[in-house]
Formats: sequence, structure tokens, C-alpha cells
Amino acid sequence: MPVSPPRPKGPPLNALRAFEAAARLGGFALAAEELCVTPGAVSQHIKTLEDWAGTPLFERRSHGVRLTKAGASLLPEFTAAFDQLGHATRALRGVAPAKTVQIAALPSVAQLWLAPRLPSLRAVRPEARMSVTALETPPNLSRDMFDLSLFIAVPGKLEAQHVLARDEIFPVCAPELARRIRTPDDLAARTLLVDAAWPEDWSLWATEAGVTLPGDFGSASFSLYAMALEEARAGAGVLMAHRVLVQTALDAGQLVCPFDIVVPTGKALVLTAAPGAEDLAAALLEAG
Amino acid sequence: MPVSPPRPKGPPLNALRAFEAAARLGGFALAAEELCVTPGAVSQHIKTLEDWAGTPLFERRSHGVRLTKAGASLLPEFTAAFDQLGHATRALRGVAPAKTVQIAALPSVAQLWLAPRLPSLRAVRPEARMSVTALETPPNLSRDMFDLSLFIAVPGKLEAQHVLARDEIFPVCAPELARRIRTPDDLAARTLLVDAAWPEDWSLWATEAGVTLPGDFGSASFSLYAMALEEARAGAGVLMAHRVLVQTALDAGQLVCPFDIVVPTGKALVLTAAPGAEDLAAALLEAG
DNA sequence: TTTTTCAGTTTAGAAAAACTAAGGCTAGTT
DNA sequence: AACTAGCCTTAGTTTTTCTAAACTGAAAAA
Repeated sequence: MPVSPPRPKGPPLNALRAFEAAARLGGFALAAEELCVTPGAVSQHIKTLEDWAGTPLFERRSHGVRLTKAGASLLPEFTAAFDQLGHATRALRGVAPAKTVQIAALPSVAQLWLAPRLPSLRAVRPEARMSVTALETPPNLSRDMFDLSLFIAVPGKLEAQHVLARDEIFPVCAPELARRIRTPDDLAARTLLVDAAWPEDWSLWATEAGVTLPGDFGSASFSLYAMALEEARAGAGVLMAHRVLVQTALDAGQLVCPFDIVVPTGKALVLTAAPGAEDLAAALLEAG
Repeated sequence: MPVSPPRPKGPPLNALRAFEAAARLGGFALAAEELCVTPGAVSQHIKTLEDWAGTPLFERRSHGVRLTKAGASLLPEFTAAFDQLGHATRALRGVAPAKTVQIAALPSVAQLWLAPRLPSLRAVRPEARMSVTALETPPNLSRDMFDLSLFIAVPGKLEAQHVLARDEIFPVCAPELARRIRTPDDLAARTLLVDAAWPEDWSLWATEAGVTLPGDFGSASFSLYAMALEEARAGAGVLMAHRVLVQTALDAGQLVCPFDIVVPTGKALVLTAAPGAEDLAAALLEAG
């Protein structure tokens, strides 16, 4: 019977965004991280949407969720829509001269690689404030309003992505400690320093170098790479170094390589620039 | 100085939607109507966005707002983004068999033209409930989740838009009253009924017909066309009829045309179908 | 002129939405 | 069997959004 009810309401935009993120990233927890909320919030958004649509979008399994067929068929369109929205939003941000340059970087990269190069960025945008946000995983530049992203990761094929240096690892230590280390076997007696974010570094290096290490390598783990580096500089042990992070200390003679066994990790220091921030990227490329 | 602040926050999605609507429709009040909120809410959204962007998007003038250059340059991208989002949302709505058919129509059209044809729609979707929403202005089908839209308007060039009938107007009255009306001059002594939504009908008709009417025509104005029609049927006066709305009453002999002066308004009864509702539109076209 | 009208603004308060925290569940893993 | 990872649920809180109503200021009408 024809009644005259309230206008049919569309679904909440935030729920759509949560769905898109969860579907694209393949999990509520990852989506929650991208959106800076708790997984519970994402779960509720998805439920709201499923209720609105009257159909499940995810299949709940014990370890994570899987998109249903319906959900999977919807993802591309939503991703395209939010990409376009992000693009428009960036344009909006660009109409006024941005007063802050937003940079996302791995904590270690921010502190050890980026910090000494900030002056060259400042030269490009003298008016702007610099804001560096430390993140464990690279942000999605079409969603988050960062200008630059700087991570050690496997290089992709994206436009606007520059490989600044291949990622190479090798042991380093203070010069006086190096005198007592001649061969990899001498490492057995030493404290091996490692970053909590890269617990595999020592075993990767050992495998590639054909060296056998004592069972409990990585005996001292730091959640901040700079702290591990400080320990190494103080002579407390041997650090598995990433070249881009220790180059400054090597140049200054504070750290040395006890042996010349350098292993590439397959990753690289990757710089990605958002539209409108190409000049900043160029400055960093030029600064070497 | 490199600090590590919270992630840069994007603008609220709802504010973006408000901007897009206000910019596209050329006013906060119109945007408010489309979004089903008060103009104050839109005003606040726009302000939020202007604060975020650090630049004005609208130029405030005494009679309405005008887009700034910046605002105008952003509109196309936002419109495209929200169109795509609307498209995706519609796809989402389509994954489950819609249990309600949502129809938007002019109140008079809903009651007088659509009501007798609802059975033919019901035949196409026996499972679905029918929901008819009366609106003064046609909804934006890429935003609002209506399936069909049925209005008397100037036909556009859009796909998916069908002209069901040209809009023609002419006076009608009850048969017994018609006996006392021979020429347009006889109208001077009669109550002229008119719908509040079309106050121009009588003067338009008079102009086209080359007739001079007494000063205060439209002496009885009704906000519901059906009510005006009921008055005419009861012999209370002469109604300016739109053919599509009175055809049933003419066929039944309840109303007659005292003279054969029919004026086209340039508008038409226009049916627009959303993607996925083409079958419903076809049923209405077939039903005549 | 003066008055009216139009369209947006501004506020406080109210309503709704979104978020968090904490505990629970289930199926692989150790 | 205990552990773990990942999502779910619920209650309660915080944040956002909305409304109502009075206000502003300029154009149009009287």
C-alpha cells in the first residue's frame, strides 16, 4: 500500500569507508589501523552496512575474515570511489598554500636518515612547518593526507615512487670492539644487537654469508633502532646495520664494519610523493 | 623541528558531502533539503571544511552564496567522486533482492496518476513492498536510493529518462456546472481552483488562449491537487487541469472540459529509473 | 524611505553516532 | 591442553552532528 514514508536513507559514509578499508586490506584489524580506530569500531561499521544491505559482506572465520562473493564484487567500485574522493580532498588541501609538510616514515628512517636531511626540505618550503609522523607500516597516500612517505620496503611499480638506495645489511660495532673481532666466529661471544622490527636480520645475514651463529643471537632487542645503534656505539655489542641508517655513524668513524660481508635484503629505502609534493621529493633525491 | 604528532586527519566525509551538494545546487538551503537536514547543519559543515582547508570555499552574499574560484575548481572532482560512491552504494543495495521499491513522485502525480497503476508495478515485483515518497522537487538518483522518480518537469536529455506524456492544461468542471459555462468570459463569475504548487497555471492558460481573466483568478488555492480536484468534482468551481492528473476523472465523466482550449506547458510527465529498476519503468510505460 | 523577504549565521542544548575497553569465542598452533 | 590470533559483543563514554530559534545584513518591494 502506498504510504508516504521518510526518504530512504543511504548508508553512513563512514561505514562505507570502513568496508572499503577492511575489504582492501583483508581484515578488520588492518582497516582499524589505517583508520586510526579500534577493530571494534570497524566491526560495528561493517555490521551497520550489512544490516543496511540485508546481506553479509564478510565471511567470519576463526583467523580473520574473508570477503563474500557479494563483498568482493563491490570492492573495486568502492575503492575507485574513495580514491577519487581522496584525490579531490588532496586538491582541496592544495588550494591554500599548505602550512605544514606532513611526512610519514619508519621511526628509524625518520631519526637516522631523514633528520639530517630536513634542512634541504626546509629550503624548498621555507614557510612551512615540518611534521614527521613515525609509522610502522606505510600509509595509503590516496587516503591519508601525507605529502611524503619514506619506508624500507619492497619497491613496487608505482609512479611517484623513488628508490633512494637498496637495503643492505652487515654487522657493525665500535672501533675498539672491532679489534677483537676478526672472523664471523668471533661473534659467538658477543652481544648481538637487533631492532625488534627486524628480528630476522641476523639469521638472514648468516644464511647469506654462510656463517653459523650461536642459537640465541639477537640477544638484545630494541624497539627503537636508534637505541640499538647507541648501544653499539658505546661498545655494548655488535649491531646488524642497515646501510642507510648507519652511514652517518660510519662516516664519522663511530662505527666500523668488522668484515666485508654485505647482504642485500631485496628491500630498499623507498620515497613516495603525493601529488603536489614532487618538489619535496626532488629535494631529497638531490640531497642524496 | 621534527616532532612525531598524531596522524594528519582528513576532513569529515559528511562535510565533503555537504560541500558537494551546496556547490552543485548553488545554495545551502537547497543542499540542506537534499541531505534532509537544516541549513544550519550545512553551514557548519562548510565552515568545518573551510577551516580544514584554510581557505573560503563560498563567497557569502546577501542573497545566497557564490562559489569562490577555489570552490568552483573543486566541484567537478567531488561531484564525480560522490557520483561514483552513489553508484557503488546502489550496487551494494542491489546485491540482496531489494524488499522495498522506493518511488519518488510529486504528491499530485503519486495520488492521481501513479496510484491506479501501482498494481502493474506489483506484478513485476510480487515480493516487494511499495514505498511512495511525495516530494516537491525531483531527487538526485545518483545520491538518493530511489528506484523510480516521477515528476512533471522540463524533460532533460538524460539516459534512463522517459517522457510519459506532455503536460497540457485546460479548465475542467463538474458536468452540471459546464452547462452554465459557454465561453471563457463565463469564468469571471466562477471560483477558479488552483494548486498552490502551480499558481501560474491560470495566467499561462489565459495568455495562450488569448483570454482575459478577472484580476483575482485562483480564488481558491489548494496545497493538494487532489483536494482541488475533489472540489471541482463537487461543483464548487473550475479547476485548471493537467491532463495526466484528471484523465481518470474525465473518463469517468465526473469532470468535463467546458471548452476545447488546451495549452501545452512545455513540461512533461517524466519517469526516471535508477540502474536496476528498468523493468519497473518498462511496466509503467507499458501500462500507459 | 521604511518594511519585507531572503539566505545564511550563530548559539546552546539535545540527539545520534562513533569510539573504546574489556571480556568472549573459535580454530589453528605449540 | 594450553596458547594465540583475530574477530565479536556489550556497556558506557566521548565526540560529532543536528535542531531550534533568534540574529544579521543586503536587496527588493511598498
